[in-house]
Amino acid sequence: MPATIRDVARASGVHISTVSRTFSAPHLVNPETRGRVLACAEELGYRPNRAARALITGRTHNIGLIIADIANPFFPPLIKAAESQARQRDYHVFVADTNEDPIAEEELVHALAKQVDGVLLCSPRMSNSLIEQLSREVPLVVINRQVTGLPCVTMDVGQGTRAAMEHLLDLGHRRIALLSGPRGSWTSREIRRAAGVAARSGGAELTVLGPNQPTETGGGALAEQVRRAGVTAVLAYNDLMAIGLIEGLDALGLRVPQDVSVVGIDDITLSRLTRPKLTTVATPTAAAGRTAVDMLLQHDSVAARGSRGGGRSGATDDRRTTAQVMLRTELVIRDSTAAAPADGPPGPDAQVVVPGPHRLAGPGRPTVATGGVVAS
Amino acid sequence: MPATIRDVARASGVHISTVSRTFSAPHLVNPETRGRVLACAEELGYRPNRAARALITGRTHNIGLIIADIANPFFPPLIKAAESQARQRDYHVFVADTNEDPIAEEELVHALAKQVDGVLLCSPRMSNSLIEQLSREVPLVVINRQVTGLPCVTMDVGQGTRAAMEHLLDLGHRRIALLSGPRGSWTSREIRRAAGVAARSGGAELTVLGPNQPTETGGGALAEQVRRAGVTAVLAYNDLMAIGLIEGLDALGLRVPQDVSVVGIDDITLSRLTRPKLTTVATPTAAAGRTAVDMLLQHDSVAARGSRGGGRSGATDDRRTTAQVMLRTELVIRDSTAAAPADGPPGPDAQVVVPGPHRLAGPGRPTVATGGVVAS
DNA sequence: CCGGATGCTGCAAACCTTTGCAGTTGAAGT
DNA sequence: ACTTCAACTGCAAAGGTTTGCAGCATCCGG
Repeated sequence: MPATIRDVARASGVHISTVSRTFSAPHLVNPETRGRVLACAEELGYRPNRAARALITGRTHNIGLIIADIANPFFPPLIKAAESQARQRDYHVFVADTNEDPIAEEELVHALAKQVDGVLLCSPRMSNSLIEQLSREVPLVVINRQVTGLPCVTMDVGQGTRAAMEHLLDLGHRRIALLSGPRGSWTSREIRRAAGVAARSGGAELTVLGPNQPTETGGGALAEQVRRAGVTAVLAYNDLMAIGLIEGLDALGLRVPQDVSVVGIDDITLSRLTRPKLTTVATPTAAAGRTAVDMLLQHDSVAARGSRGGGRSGATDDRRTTAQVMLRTELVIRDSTAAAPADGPPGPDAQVVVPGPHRLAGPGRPTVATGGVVAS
Repeated sequence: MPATIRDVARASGVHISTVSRTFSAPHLVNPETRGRVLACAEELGYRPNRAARALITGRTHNIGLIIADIANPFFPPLIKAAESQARQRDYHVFVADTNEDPIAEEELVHALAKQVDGVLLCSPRMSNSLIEQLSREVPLVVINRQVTGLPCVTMDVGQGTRAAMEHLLDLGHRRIALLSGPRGSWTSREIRRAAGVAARSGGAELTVLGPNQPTETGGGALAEQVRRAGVTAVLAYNDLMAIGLIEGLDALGLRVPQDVSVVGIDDITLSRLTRPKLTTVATPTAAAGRTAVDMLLQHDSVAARGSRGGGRSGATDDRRTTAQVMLRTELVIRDSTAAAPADGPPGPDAQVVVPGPHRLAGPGRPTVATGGVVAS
């Protein structure tokens, strides 16, 4: 039923190749002819079949974006940024969700491989070696992970973590817990390493709890452990866990930030809406999405796969630049952190105090401490 | 570089058609041969090219999902449900975000049309007539809107709104504001209609504010207007606006629910995390996603487009069942609603009172009032 | 020993488009 | 008038797959 290039050719009395060129290389066809073809195409509602085009050009003009969990508010800004960046270059983004499942991740790459020109692998949970292997099947850009030999864009969570720890240390905290993230997360490992170093050099004791589901539920489930650990401050793998933890602590009668300070990572919009507002490390997710698309498309436009004629000639180990970009992070101080309680960490049977005003840092612009570098 | 069906054929010493059948109709090929082919395919890392297959079968095994705004937490559960339902039937979902832009919506449908077997149009902002027109280009299932002649799945927000209004009326509210949603939203119209009826029959005065951006920002911006309207209760188009409004009211010194009661719609997970926890109308978003996929695939498997041989024969106005499904909604009562203040609505210069404990309804399971019907 | 059924495989067309090459036309240059 | 050139257009192959049809053995019943 849908009109094909042949229908348009018939209707406008030209050969199909002329119709094709009318769309893909307009300057090669007589303006008059072009007008007629265009009119007929419009009339018939013709739209070029991208799949058929892809078959011969080797370029689908689609990008795959594989995400661990769309429901995690960390990702949508990244998705939107990637999408709009791609659309500007006449590419479409196909988003797929893996539910934090490494197996689904691999399957998805395979399934997407032939329908897209490249895949953005966001917060992968699978192994580096598998990623490298998959990258031979389809161009890959990895987000939130460093894989040697592959283009990557990461956030400098190391620096962010350092800033957060220093903030906590400045407030007098010496017993700090770290809520780590899901198994397989590169970010989680980075955070842990940086937190460990900062704690040691600050003379603080760091208790690592995890790995955990990176959700509110995952954070909330740790409240009891946090209390038992007797810490005065907590750094969470992400905001969702931090918020869940605050809920959980609240249920246990522990107030944030009076009894326990909590710092998240990501600065999702939600973190501005909870009470207390969350102190957190802001990660430039939108920028990451844009950058990843740029990296993919740049290296992609150079070497179109499956080009015709040339026939299996080289190009298998082209020395692409494989840039590795690391984006700055920022500590955003809000209301979930405060000076360590003078009387030390509250015991399991601590009294619940009358809630005071939440805000410590005033209602103005959030205080910002900056860090991070741009590497290559 | 990627292995094709021809490579496998060569390697296993059979014709390409046999390789093809090994994958698409295994029972037609000798088990021994099949084994050999499979082995070679595995060896070469062959994966059938879905695009090429689509060219001839007319089925891509992809479905498109067009969403107004991925960053709105209302949608991710729907997306995930649709995705997992689709994956169970060996389909992939391509998600696209329109940024609430009707133009982008139309373009996206066109762009997706040839690469998917059908499109799920979620919360469309464009006109019904345009939707009908597009549905001739690619099978469509509409979510959150009723379009005659097209398969639709909607939430019974009318009933939900009724329940919310009754809840408010029961609490003694007689001056109520309605924060409407974005222009072009079917849901917003439904809510407005139902709220109008309920207000009239309950002897309450309803002030409609809008249309608005369906975001926290959109809600927050209305705080001043809400105060000036002198209402004691507000029903918002969605939770995000409700939460934004609560923030805004807070900044104005108005307490929720003591001074003003606020009800949202959607029951996004966020609504359980804010303080006060939001009273809201729960909409079955995941069920909607699943149902929509089912409806698309069912009607899709019956009439495969572009089948070979038959040649332009009929099937243009097949009497498909075009089911219209409406899903139940539920009022979930939490902490953002309370009895109307005895002394009437506070004026613009009301005193700020000392904050009391937020929870009124106790920390147990949320009270649930149910409503809604399943139509067809 | 023959007719036919059965089970498997090969052949080739078709899906829709792009693109190198060659052909046509007309104008410009010499 | 003849070549050269440019501008345009047609031809046909190619890309990877599916599938109706036909061919070939083999096996069974008679």
